[in-house]
Amino acid sequence: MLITKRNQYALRAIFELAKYNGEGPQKISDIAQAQAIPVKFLEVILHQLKGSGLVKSKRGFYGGYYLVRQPDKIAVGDIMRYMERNQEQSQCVALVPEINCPFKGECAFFPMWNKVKDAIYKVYDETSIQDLIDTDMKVENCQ
Amino acid sequence: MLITKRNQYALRAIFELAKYNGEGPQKISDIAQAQAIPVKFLEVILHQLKGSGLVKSKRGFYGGYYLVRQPDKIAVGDIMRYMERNQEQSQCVALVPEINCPFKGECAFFPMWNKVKDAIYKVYDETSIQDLIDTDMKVENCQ
DNA sequence: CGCTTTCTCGACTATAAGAGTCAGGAAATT
DNA sequence: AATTTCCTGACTCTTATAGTCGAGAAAGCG
Repeated sequence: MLITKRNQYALRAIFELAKYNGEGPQKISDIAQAQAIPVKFLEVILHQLKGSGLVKSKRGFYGGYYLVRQPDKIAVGDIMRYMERNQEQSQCVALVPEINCPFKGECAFFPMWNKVKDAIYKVYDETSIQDLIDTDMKVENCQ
Repeated sequence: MLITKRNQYALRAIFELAKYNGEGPQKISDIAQAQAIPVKFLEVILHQLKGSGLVKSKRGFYGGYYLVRQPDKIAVGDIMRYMERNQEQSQCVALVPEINCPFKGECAFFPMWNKVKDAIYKVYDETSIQDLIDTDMKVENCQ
């Protein structure tokens, strides 16, 4: 699988927060239900996302999560980069960690893998959360 | 991980075949050694690759595998497409199989995933095995 | 204040895809 | 006939990812 469930859920969670941006904090359980994500798993993910500075949280009765920036100022790339940051400890372009690479990164494929990574992130960086919401509207209207 | 070991090995195997293209069949064991691939695993992979029409094999003493086309007529995309063909049974762009998708593919992210996939395959299709060999030369000369 | 609601957080278990192996068989070549 | 190589299905092993558990702490409510 190209993208982990964890990263997909992170994306969907922020997408959901963006939908109701400005209406106060949203509960984890609501987001989980809306996006079909296991609640306990989402707790972990949203907590992790706080480290990115993209979201903040509030405890208690009217608690929940909310966005720090406006949806049009958040790129999918911001989220993905943050989520993948731990995974890619000097990885060969989202591939083999250099430690495990029998060719120590000095291989003929390296430049291509880099191009692939750049191409992926170009798409991610050109897509804002607001764009996704706009797409969502269109999709729903077509039905 | 973005690309499976299996697919990487497939790519490396064909790369290795291309290096000695025209010099008769190459043994699995030699390819395995050159590219640091477990022999038995490579047997499986090369056999699978025969289905793509990119390689053929010959048994017996001077047996082994060889390329059907010239390295400059083989794109990385040809290999990847063939290798991923089984994996992507109506997948959401290298992602969730639609069967498992809670939104039945009617989601806001779909167009983006498609762009990502296209971007990846654009790079793959623009890279021929011959290109990789040329890169390989350069890398080695720099050392 | 005490109660409920919500996030917090470390430690844990489960699952499934992928990686790799085994053992015997079948075709070429010498 | 003997050797070398690919052929092939069925098997096991491993690891990353997915997901869970349970107790705790802040925030508001009445």
